[in-house]
Amino acid sequence: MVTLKDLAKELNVSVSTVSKALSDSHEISKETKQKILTLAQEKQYTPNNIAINLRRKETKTLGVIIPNIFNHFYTKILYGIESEARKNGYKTIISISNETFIAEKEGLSYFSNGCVDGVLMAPSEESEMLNQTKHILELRKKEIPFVFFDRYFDGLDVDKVVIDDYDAAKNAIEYFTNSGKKNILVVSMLKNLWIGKLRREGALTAEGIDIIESESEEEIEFQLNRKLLTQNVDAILALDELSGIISLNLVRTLTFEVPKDVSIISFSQGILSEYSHPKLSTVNQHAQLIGANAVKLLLRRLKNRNPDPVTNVVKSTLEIHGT
Amino acid sequence: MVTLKDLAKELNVSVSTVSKALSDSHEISKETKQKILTLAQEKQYTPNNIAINLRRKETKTLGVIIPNIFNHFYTKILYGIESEARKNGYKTIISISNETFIAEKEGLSYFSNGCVDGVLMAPSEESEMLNQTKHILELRKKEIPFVFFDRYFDGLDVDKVVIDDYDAAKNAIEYFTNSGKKNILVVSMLKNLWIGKLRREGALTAEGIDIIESESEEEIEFQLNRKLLTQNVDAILALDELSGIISLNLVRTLTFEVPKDVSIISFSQGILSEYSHPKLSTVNQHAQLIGANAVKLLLRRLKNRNPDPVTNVVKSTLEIHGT
DNA sequence: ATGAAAGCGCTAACAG
DNA sequence: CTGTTAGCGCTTTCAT
Repeated sequence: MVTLKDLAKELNVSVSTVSKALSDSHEISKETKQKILTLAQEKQYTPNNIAINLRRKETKTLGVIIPNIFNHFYTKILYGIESEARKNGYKTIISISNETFIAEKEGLSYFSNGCVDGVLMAPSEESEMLNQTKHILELRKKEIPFVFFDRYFDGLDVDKVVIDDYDAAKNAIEYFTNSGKKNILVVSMLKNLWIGKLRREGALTAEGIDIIESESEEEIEFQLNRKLLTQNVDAILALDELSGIISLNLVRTLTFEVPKDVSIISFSQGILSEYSHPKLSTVNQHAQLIGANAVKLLLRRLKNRNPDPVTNVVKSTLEIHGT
Repeated sequence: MVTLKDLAKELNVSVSTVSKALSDSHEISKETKQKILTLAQEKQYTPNNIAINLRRKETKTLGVIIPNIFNHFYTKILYGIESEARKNGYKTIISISNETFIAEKEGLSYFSNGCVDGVLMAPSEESEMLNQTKHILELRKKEIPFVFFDRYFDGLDVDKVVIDDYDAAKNAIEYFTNSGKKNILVVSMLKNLWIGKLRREGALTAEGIDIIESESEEEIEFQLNRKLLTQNVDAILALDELSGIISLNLVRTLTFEVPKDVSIISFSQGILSEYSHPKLSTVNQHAQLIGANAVKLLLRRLKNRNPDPVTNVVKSTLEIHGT
């Protein structure tokens, strides 16, 4: 590795001269600059970021804690985060919690050791269920700025970017009733999550709506099968993508016609529904925007250490395709 | 931020004593250790990683360059990388190239500034097509260890983890012929990629195999439609997951029965094929293992700076489901 | 216009 | 057992 010192020695100048020359300081004469620049080029000098970080006490790096990298929704958010961060000269370092409290805590503790300027996170299912917030409060004690996206702890006064889950579900149901649907069934695998609760409440605002909730695919299929065979269901609102796909496949297997006999709308992360056959009608969640907005909120907090906490709501949109 | 200095001052000892005490050195007396540990706990001292990195000249961080984060295959690899890295006490920092040469180059240049100990990468489609290797050679010049996964530049003598693309395709074709299939069609959207070439060659080893290749979904659909209507096709081998899904959907739309009339096997990244209806038969690529192996190769190179370059082949397996 | 020196937070060789 | 000192690579103030 070539250092400032190396260049300085070779040219018989001081380290500070080299440093200044490379940052194009007006204090340095044109000739010296030229000489130094040329040698730097030749020797392929690149500044050591770690040393710079240590000096500046900032890393231009954002830490991201993501619960599940196999979920296309989070992947899209990650993409939004990475793009927005890069656009602002920040890098992104990720830690995957696998929906567990322990991995989340480890990731956070790693991030709090000075390697990132701030943290973006969606809490794991486990932390949410246990309502574990100690590790979050430690972050705050260390004065490391952070923002939540998608999920959050109710009661914690922090920056967050969320989806209009309640309204989105309500709107989907309204769409159904406006289309003359009478027997709407809600299907959900998000029983235990806060966002699942919000969506459910939004959906059940209307009267006489039936619901199936479970965390197991088999259970969902079993119950759905029974309902479809014994009751008149003419519309299904799936509160998550998997439920949507399962519903679609089952409905078609039972030889109902989609969307003529049964219409389906699903909350969606995109990839499964996009290539389903027929293409699922979805509540589209604009995940990328969520990521970008989260970064914006964090950078704002990085500039001005103590702005009032903000909740940014990213509106989802109803996209009617083939179901 | 609490530093060693702070603790030292408060206890009227030297910084080095504190440092040694915290690393449980035998040079320090029990009482002093106790005192220091207690205060450290109380003040919530955590070592500053950046300073440690600067001293040690290592970061315990691996850089990953991934071409496309929306591709489930790469996501799985990423998961494998992150898990294996974490298991060995390394963190993971990612940069997404979006299949462009320029983003890949930027990512690499960022990584070469001292923030990672080594780099794992799959080159972008663009770099591969342009056969751009300058940026890679610069990494090498800077003596930053790196390994390729999935894709690589032919001719570059480096560590890499790859799939047995050629054999996997050949095996799938053999499976078809052994099942009595006579009119096999190969469908591919990987026309320009090295791995696409390998798979194609593997598939076309057998006699009389027809092939459709294009990068556009529309073109694939158009040609496939024509073939299915005008020729007798009783088996389709899709060289990538998207081709597989498109084929499945089209075949069913044309009311052929799957797998009775037309059997389909697809190279797969998992998520689309898993929830397709019926479930696609796949050439499963064990992406997670690829990631883990890549990390192992890199760590080996980190320990012993100049081992001979190794090519690790991860075998794929044929998984017959409903198509 | 250039250089000397201090310091970011930490570790480690060496002295006492 | 504890402290002093030097140094990782860089920036920045203050002399010169």
